[in-house]
Amino acid sequence: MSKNCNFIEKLRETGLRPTKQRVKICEILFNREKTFHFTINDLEKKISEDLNEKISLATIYNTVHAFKKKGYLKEISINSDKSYFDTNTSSHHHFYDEDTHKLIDCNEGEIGSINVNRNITGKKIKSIEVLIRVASDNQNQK
Amino acid sequence: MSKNCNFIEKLRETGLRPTKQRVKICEILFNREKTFHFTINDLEKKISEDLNEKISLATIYNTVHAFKKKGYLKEISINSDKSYFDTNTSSHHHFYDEDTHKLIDCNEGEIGSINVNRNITGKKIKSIEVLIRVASDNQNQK
DNA sequence: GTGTGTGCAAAAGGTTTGCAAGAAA
DNA sequence: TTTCTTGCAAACCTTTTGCACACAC
Repeated sequence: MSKNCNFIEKLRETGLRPTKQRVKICEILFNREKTFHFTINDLEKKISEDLNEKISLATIYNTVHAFKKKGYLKEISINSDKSYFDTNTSSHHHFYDEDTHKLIDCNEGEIGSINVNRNITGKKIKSIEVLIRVASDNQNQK
Repeated sequence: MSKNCNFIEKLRETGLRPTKQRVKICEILFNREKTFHFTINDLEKKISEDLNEKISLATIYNTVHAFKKKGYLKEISINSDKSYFDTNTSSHHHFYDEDTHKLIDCNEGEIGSINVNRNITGKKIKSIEVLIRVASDNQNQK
């Protein structure tokens, strides 16, 4: 979903009713220059900072899952603590800063293409995800 | 930790008291030909199948974390549902079968080496993890 | 009016914690 | 005897669910 678009139209086009909550979440997620990496908790905080009224947690989960299903968001596997989402839905990889727990997008060319020399019989590759964990130089390995 | 070794000695060497529970878990995890990929739940089931007595869940968590800390196990990020562990602690990548929820090790050479053309200032690369999600050919994308 | 979406609270599922009892050193 | 480990139950945190009410069409 591109920025500065008419979210009401966009939502309707993909079969999602443009409710107040969904439009508001769209604005927070997609009205920005850079990619947004977030957990549900991050998003909840952002919503209550930006808005006077609050949006129920259940609705936030519903909306994020609906957006993921429609392809507006991508989920990223980092650990089993919580789910991370990414507003950049193009195929790309990530650095994960273990000190700050923040994600950094890899731009194209920063990671060479991945050669997979193996087939799993009867299975098709759905995605290839690369996660590069980084941490402060002068810190012991976790 | 290699298979068929004296677990009591090995544990002691790394500063872990060789309790009955830890030795038993070692036997289940490391006395095998192939790599073992498991969740805590898998391990718990395996323990209660193999043993007459049971080992408390808290102890299983304790032990798995202790083993991970000592480098006997590796944790693999797949999703936020639960943690997956791997008895193969060498640097390698994985296929994840979305139909069966099973992991498959990539052998050396099956995935070309990963070129990272970017530095994060003040940060050092701790690990590079590649996860290839696969699913049945004739199944809709999840 | 009909079908969806929202919000609350409760429940679920995986994981962690506190603490008393037990085992290893 | 001292220190570490175990086991249980309770607590925790993220996520999901059930249901009544409200909103979009």
